[in-house]
Amino acid sequence: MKIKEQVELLMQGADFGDDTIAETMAKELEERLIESEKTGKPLRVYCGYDPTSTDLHLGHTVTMRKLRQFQELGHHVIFVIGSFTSMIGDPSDKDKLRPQLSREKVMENGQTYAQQAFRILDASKTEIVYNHEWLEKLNLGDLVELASNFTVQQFLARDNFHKRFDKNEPIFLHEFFYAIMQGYDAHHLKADVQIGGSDQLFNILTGGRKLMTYFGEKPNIGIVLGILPGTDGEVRMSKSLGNHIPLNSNAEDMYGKVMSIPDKAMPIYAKLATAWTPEEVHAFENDLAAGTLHPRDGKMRLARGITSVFYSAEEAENAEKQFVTTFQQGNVPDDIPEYTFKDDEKILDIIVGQKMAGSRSEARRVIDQQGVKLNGEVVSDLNVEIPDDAILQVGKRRFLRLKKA
RNA sequence: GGACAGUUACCCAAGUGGCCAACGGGGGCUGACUGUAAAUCAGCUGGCAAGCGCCUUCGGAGGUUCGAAUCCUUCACUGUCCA
Repeated sequence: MKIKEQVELLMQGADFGDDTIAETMAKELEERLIESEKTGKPLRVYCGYDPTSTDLHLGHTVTMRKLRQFQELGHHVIFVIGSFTSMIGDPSDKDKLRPQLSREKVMENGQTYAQQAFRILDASKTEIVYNHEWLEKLNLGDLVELASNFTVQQFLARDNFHKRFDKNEPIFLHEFFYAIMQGYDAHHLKADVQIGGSDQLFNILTGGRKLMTYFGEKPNIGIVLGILPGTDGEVRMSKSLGNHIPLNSNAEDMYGKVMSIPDKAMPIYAKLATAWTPEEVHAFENDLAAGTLHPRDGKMRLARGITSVFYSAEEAENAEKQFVTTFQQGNVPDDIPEYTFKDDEKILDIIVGQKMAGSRSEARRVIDQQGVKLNGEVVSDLNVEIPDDAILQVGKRRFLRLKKA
């Protein structure tokens, strides 16, 4: 692949919020790629993760995909687990402090984090490091020295601090350290490239580049990626907002969840969550805009593309088939759980007992709303005779095969 | 250390003695429609019995009252400010 093409691929999905920075970064990246090719020395590329959760979702994988691209181009990838920094809590994009985690919890989370990351990254080519190993050793004198590179104004210029300052909300001193520590990571790792979400712009540019310059090193190149919106298509994907697509969902679920995103979110998903090349992404966007690609078909292609990042092509194809039968044609899916009911069990008992509804009241409500079907017939009588070998359907997606004991 | 504000259902938020299982919004669920689980529209959204009804919930614990989420006491927590 030509260097120009590499730059385009690696910058795909980047969002600096400022064209000048984007150009500078692309230019520096190009220079460094040329240099790397000449010297035969792979670039050192890193991204830090604060393992505050253990349940990763699609949004977490955006930076991992980027690392993977570097890996495929033969560069050295360093997966930094913020075992120290996450105990501080990153103030990025938060109006409140993050809870501070214990070391044990962080180490534990870090493990599961890395494991899930290897569904995207090549484990044999990934170096995993924990930043407490070097950050813990710094003493107060070191910190003062590092801190003397920064002014309070620089921090206050940052939007998120600025807003809190204006609103009279507390900004704790230790929050300032976060960017400094992240910058020290970059210095310690001798990083050429640092990957992060757009909420990391400040940390990467102000923290990393400034400190590396201070240490007389070439400042690392930041690749700041756009934020993947959740299934609502509006705000960033997050588990607490309930708009996430978990990595540990099965292929069918993942496919279906992608299908549920609004049309307008398709391009950004294509850029950030698929393994498509820049040409493929462009073609996708253009065809959608031109109307030559039907939005539904486009979304199906997208859902398949994303699912196949985590599952085999066959599994993704199968998920698509399931989706078409169940949702587009309204048929009963192939694989449905089976339950053997006893003679004295009423329909309500089965629905609640098999967790197809949260409570008896809820089950009654769904029946009232004509949402319960037995062999395709709407159930209106709570005492219906349940035939042997029947299909019970609650709502659109809950199915159960019933057998008589 | 002091002053003030707050704590309501999954989340946000109204309610300041009875009409409160508690307005409204979000989310979720169901139905209609469609191009999909999108958008839109309609309904539902504490539990049990489904007949009136009963039980649990408004930070915790006490109290006042025929009656409290609403008043009092106390405790806990959260937030802002002052030095």
